[in-house]
Amino acid sequence: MTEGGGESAAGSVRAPLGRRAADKARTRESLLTAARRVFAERGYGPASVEEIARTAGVSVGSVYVHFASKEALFTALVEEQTSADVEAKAALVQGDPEETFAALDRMVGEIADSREEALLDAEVWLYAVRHPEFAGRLADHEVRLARFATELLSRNWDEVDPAVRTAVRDDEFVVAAAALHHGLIRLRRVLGEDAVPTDLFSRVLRLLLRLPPGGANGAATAE
Amino acid sequence: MTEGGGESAAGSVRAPLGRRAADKARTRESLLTAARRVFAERGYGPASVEEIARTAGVSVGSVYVHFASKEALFTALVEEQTSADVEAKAALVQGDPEETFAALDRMVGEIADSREEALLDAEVWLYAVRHPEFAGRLADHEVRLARFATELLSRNWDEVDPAVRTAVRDDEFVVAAAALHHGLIRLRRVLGEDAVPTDLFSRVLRLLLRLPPGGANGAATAE
DNA sequence: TGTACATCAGTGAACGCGCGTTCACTGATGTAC
DNA sequence: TGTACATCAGTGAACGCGCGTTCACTGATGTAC
Repeated sequence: MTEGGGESAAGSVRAPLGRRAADKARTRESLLTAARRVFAERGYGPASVEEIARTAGVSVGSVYVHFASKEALFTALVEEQTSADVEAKAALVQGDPEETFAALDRMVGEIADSREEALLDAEVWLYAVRHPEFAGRLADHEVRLARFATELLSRNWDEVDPAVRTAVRDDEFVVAAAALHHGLIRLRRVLGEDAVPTDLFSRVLRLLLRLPPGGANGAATAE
Repeated sequence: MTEGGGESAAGSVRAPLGRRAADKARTRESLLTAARRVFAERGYGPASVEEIARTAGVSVGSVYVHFASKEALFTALVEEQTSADVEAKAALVQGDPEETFAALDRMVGEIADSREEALLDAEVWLYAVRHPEFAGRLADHEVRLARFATELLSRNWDEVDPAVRTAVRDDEFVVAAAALHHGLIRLRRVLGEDAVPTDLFSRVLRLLLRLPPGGANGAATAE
């Protein structure tokens, strides 16, 4: 954290300041990365602290230097994951509409095709439903995403076909789109890539908004 | 199972035949019911055989009279659940289109609002993704449902607006609808009932198919 | 119907095992002079 | 720069505990005569 640095530099020594602090931060990152892998693969309950420590290349005791408990490690992981998620999605979606559709399709594909992300996603949802005191945080995240998407959509909402606007509100549209997103990821894992092509997401969205099918750069189908 | 019955009835004794077999079957059912509750609430890993037995009102040892292991109990449960599920959905959807839309909305609401069903759903998905040898069974189930829905849809697929038919095939439409279904259930648990009304499902479907908004009997919104 | 024996669903204490967490200890890094 | 001491990230054996599974036993139900 405290990266400041007034100190007489010592020639060959690489670390400019706080070698100990830098090492500690690196260990913490290793633990979070390992935790993501192990929690995803085994699930929260069956994941063992020993396996997480081994995957990170440290001893069990070290885990407790950084996190108060297995549960604290899990919630810290989710915290990092969700805040990174909002930023990533916001960045993806900033371009023109055609770019945005393509980016959304890529997102569906990447999450569904990454065991780790897809599993952790479901694991976090389950944990939230089972731990009401934690559910609020996931809801906040989901709400923040939805609000962001709604704002984006509402810029052009007036131009959308009136038949659509009378059937659903803009915020409802966003919820439906998010549901479709989650559902496609889930089904793609079960039914396979062929039955659930990633560009189905944008094709259905366009259909819903009564926009013409994707242009040259948008539809990035396989082959 | 074997309910046949050539036997000299014995006055006050209620059971007509196979008292022992009937008791055994009842215990098995109790165990499956308890297992559904406990697996849903705790998750497969953390669920304890002892808690399942206690919930069913029997001893731990009894579980092993009926099932070879905790895992066998779980897969038996899923097997029963999925076959019952196909039948239930098939029955719900047999009526005229208006009835069908209303029934689908009710299904979204019921599953999402039942902790047990929503949790078990996610738990089964996770188990399937983590156990490839089991994934096939869930895929079969999902495929059977999709094929059934596709068949139902294709009866009237020719009457659907051409703009829709050129954008997605009928089986792709079914996948999108199933994804929306799963996604809405998931989001309803996180965002709450108000943000995710159950009739959003049929409203979006109608919008997608370019059908007019629901009739008098269809849209069963709260209040 | 009555009696003697066989079957088997259900019991619960006992088992070996892996878990999350603790804690006395180590040694590299940081600080004071 | 050099020395003595303080700090603290990291170690790993040890702990108490709850788990899935087993098994000798019980007693109600089923069967043979």
